[in-house]
Amino acid sequence: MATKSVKSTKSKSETKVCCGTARDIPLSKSDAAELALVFAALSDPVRLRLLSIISSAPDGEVCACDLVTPIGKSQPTVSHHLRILFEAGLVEREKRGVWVWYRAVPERLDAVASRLR
Amino acid sequence: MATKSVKSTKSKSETKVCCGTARDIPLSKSDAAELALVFAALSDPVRLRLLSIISSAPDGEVCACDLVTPIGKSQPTVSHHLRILFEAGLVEREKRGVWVWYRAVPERLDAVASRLR
DNA sequence: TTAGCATATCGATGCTTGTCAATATCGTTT
DNA sequence: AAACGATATTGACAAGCATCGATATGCTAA
Repeated sequence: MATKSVKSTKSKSETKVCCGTARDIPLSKSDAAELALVFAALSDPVRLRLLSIISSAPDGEVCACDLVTPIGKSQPTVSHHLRILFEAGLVEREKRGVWVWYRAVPERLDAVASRLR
Repeated sequence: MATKSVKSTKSKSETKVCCGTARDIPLSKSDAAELALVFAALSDPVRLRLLSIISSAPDGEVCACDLVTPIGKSQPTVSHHLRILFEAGLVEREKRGVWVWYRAVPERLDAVASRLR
């Protein structure tokens, strides 16, 4: 255990536990586990590129069939990654006929970004 | 291949390739790989809690010796996770005598957060 | 109904990763 | 010098993951 030289600055940590600006309150184990799942979904280059392509689509949505070729992986692999992005809440999907269209969920991205301060 | 019903909205994508606001330009493979490394560092609950504890420290720094007990993992495991956070540029460390003090790197966190839009 | 295409799921495989015990490294103190 | 404590590294193992081929599901057109 290391003890700070002097500085016993009674910083009672002005954290309002409820309904206030809960600043600098360490993550609980369950919160950390939940957050880690989202970051895990973002921790793969293929998924980041998928998300990037989908986010930058002129119409805000992309057909899954248009993702396989630019990604350069097999169709099952792309489908697998899209599934992970979907389950992490980072994209939403809509089936129209034979095709499935994917859209980004910017609120989700903002929420994650704000957790990084 | 799916083709949009109508909507051939000549959106030439006002992306300035150089020196402008490079909006909605899909990530390159190398950029995606680099970003994925940072997210991988954030994709573990233990590392998120470490980062949280360090970030919320009153003095902005925490001795490694004060991290083992609250995390509840073995000392080598905690050391391993701190190493990954360090190599991702998320924390910096300073050795003082026998102890090693860890600080968060908020600029790095901001940079990552901004990549999420 | 049958054929054909888009997408998802399954099963297998090789690689990565989280974890710990044991050990090494390096200050400090006696 | 030797002993001790803090931290990092090593080696090993189990669990998880990315990937693909093969297959299943489901929609549409003939």
